[in-house]
Amino acid sequence: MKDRNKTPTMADIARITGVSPMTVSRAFKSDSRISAETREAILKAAEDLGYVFDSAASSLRSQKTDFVAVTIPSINNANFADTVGGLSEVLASRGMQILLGYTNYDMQEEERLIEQLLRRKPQAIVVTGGKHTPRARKLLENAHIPVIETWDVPAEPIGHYVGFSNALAVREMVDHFVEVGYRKIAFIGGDAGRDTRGSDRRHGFIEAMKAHGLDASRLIAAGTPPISMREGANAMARLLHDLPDTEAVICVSDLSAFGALTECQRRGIAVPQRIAIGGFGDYEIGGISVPTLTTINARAREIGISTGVMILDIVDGVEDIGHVGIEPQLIVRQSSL
Amino acid sequence: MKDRNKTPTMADIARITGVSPMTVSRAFKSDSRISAETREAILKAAEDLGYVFDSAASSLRSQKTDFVAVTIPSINNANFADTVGGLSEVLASRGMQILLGYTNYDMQEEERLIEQLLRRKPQAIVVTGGKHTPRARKLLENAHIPVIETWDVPAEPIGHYVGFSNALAVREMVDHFVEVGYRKIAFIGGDAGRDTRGSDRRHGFIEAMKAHGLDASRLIAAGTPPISMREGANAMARLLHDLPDTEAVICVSDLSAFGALTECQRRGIAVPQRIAIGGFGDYEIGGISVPTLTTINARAREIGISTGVMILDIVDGVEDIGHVGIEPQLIVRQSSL
DNA sequence: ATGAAAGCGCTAACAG
DNA sequence: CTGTTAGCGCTTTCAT
Repeated sequence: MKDRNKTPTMADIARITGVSPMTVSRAFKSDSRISAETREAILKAAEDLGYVFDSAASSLRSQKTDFVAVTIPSINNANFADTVGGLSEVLASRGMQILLGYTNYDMQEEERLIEQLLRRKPQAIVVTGGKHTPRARKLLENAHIPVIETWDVPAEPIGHYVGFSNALAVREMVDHFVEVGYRKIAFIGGDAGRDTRGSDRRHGFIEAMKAHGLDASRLIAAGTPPISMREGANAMARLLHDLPDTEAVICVSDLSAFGALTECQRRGIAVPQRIAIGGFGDYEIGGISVPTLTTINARAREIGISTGVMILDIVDGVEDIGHVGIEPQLIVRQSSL
Repeated sequence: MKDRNKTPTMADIARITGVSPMTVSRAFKSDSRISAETREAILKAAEDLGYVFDSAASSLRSQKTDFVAVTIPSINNANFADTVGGLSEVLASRGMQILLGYTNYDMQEEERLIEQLLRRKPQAIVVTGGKHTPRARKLLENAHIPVIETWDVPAEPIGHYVGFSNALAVREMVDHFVEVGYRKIAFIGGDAGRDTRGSDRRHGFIEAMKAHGLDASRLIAAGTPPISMREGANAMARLLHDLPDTEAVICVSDLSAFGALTECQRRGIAVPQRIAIGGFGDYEIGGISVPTLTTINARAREIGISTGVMILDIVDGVEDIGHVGIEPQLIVRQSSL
């Protein structure tokens, strides 16, 4: 196989097989009416030449791409990975690709990312959360493609959304703790203002405590979201020092909850006997730690699947359902009993 | 702002501002010599129209894209996330984007993914590991772009590589265990044949044990890679049952090592007094678990940064260094002392 | 079942 | 500092 100085195009294949470029183009699509022998000859020539389809040219002409843009806060998070996995699987059934970007939990970065992604003219764009910079909002509104916000119930949805109220989900957990008999309950979360899901969870905690007539002021700010295991541990140390009569603590995620648990282990503090712990997200660690962690399963994969189905429905012109409500599920485990 | 039925193009901006399309094009590049007022007028018109740059058209014409294709086994893995993070940061300094795909630890899936990614004509392609299907190899060889294999020292590199020998890294850990005094050492890993880094680690374990004149047959296959915490726990249960005199166990990753640790905790087996544990990857959990886990830091972020620098060097035509060897670092912690 | 012509939106190359 | 011309590789549209 000689290395010609140009990368081969459909025209090259056409020349070799003695057909028109149009026939070559059709041969690569499954639906066309091309004779079996012609197609075979074309595919063989393509293989021999080391031909690679040029999707830029294809989408420029057809004004249609095969991908969906997705922004998530982090590429290293089991919850968002599950959402992307579910979405990816649904879209793959139609040959659509995901164009993934991560915002690092930063709305400015999200704005930059959205602008970049829209330049590729995706069929739809999926973002995490329902809060964005004003310019990001405008970009999304002007994009003239379906916009799906996830992992939240936006105050003012841009278009569609697939999610749940983080505040209400935490309320469920507070209700559980109160029902079991805990009263002096604390919350470990991130510094306010950056991770909006975490902020919503903290607000949900405060509201729920007030609804029970309980003191909602036991709040520990553990650092810039997302809160790491280490930050969870440090926050627990602070909590045990500052508010030693605390009976239970709800953490913004299972990762920080596990960190808090390890701090108790290092100090010989029994969980849940001396202090109960709750997390959020149903990460693998909460199901296997000793003790196991009470948590909330946010149905991350279901969010992705529903989002994918929604996108396909919109593309197909099926009746527009607008949004999908997700029901997070409280999972009671050893750390709160 | 009226919604014209066509999305605006540079030609529209040119018409409105009374310049040629070429001037508009130049105004969007920073390096060009366009008068400040002209540029300002153009940018304002673009903003008003809600113009979005069309990168498909741009890259078709210039035969140049601004992205680098990257395949990683999983989007939910702190090690690979760190590599992508480091790479992304270096590339961003030159306005290059990452086109990310995940293979789910499957070489067939990797092949499909590579084909998809190459259609977008990336400037370079970065893959994880040094083993691929024959067709994937051929696709990479024929792509005529820089190919960088990472996280491995390939037997036959396709082009460049940035990585380390997983086998040698595990040998370091075996040496440590032997030095501390352990002799009956087991290995918990995945079923053979899928995750090549895991296989290499198992081989490294066997070689190292033999080199010390020790029995290298205490091998537990914990399931299809990647091995979860749960599978690590199950494997530890099996190990304790089948080979109860085992003194230490090296796990293919920190996650499985942590799972193994929890199994010991549930059974009241003291770590490291009754059995020592080692992991791999220096995940956050190993630094905070009780006890903390001995592990190997594979310098994931450094792999990404070196890969990025290598790509920029190649693009700039700087002298070609071919490959970068990474030195993983043994981190001795409580679980092996 | 196949072909010819045209053009998607942008920018390289060359002019001035 | 700005404009003109042409064309990247593919697919739409209309023919046959």
